[in-house]
Amino acid sequence: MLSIGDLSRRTGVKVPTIRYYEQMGLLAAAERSEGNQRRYERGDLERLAFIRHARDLGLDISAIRELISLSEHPNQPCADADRIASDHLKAVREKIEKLKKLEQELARIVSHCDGDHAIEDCYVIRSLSDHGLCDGEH
Amino acid sequence: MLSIGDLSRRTGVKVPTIRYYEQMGLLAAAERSEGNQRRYERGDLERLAFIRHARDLGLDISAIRELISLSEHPNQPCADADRIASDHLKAVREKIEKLKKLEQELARIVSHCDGDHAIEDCYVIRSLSDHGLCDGEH
DNA sequence: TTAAATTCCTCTAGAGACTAGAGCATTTCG
DNA sequence: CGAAATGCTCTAGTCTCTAGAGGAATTTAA
Repeated sequence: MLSIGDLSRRTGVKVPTIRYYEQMGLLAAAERSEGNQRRYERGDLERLAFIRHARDLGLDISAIRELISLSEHPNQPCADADRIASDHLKAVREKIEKLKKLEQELARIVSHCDGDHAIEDCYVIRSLSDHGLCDGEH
Repeated sequence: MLSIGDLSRRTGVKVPTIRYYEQMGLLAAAERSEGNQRRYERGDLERLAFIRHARDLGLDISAIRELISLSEHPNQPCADADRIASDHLKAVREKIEKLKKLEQELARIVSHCDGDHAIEDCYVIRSLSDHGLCDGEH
């Protein structure tokens, strides 16, 4: 049986975060010691690793909750799990596209500024003041 | 003189957001009508456009506050403004890199799943359960 | 065995950038 | 003038944690 601190050390998930996941219903409420402290076993460790992994991939809590619930029905088809992952992939790709546009605009603005002008001539400031100096439609 | 609703319509910034920017010190506290309602003039409109533009580029409130304060000293050199924009550009690029790694991992996971297996064989679920199936170090 | 050190508990609040709603006041328009 | 629209302040909610207070349990060292 592991204490919450043990679990934290083994997974790299901070103690308050573990309690938070329990509160959010991702981890089942742990057994308690006589003194009311949480006690975990191997299964909890695996599930926490699952959660951590999914979070690292950027999935949000509700998506993870859904995946966990799916994984508890091993005989169902996995179309739903596929959809969750695919949707997320799509969202990630969209975010990348947005950030690339941003990057271009920022790079353009910065490239006009050598840090050597007075503020009143600064391209950074002027670009922000005057949308007309922009390329795209952000 | 514009009401807060007028200002909102002209800039596309929602009314509560305008009040929020005032509270955050980005917009100076507006003049008030006899009945205590905010009244704006052209200068406020320009500043709000500046703020909106900077937010669209992803700059956070404190960076914008700094840029505004810089823009009020037109004779200072613009190195600081340049640094703010450059730092942000760097952060955007880093975020893009992270998301690209994520995208690859997700794409790999999804590509192994045709949505047609049982959950217990689902590559999406298995990947999350077993970090060993991963490519990179996320 | 007992004292000290560490870990644990719950609860509340804060981060960032808004958004929504309650309950009431002002302004505008017909 | 009266109704509708807009405005005001204040509080609380979003999301995923993180930090801290104040106190209890557990572990380690003397």
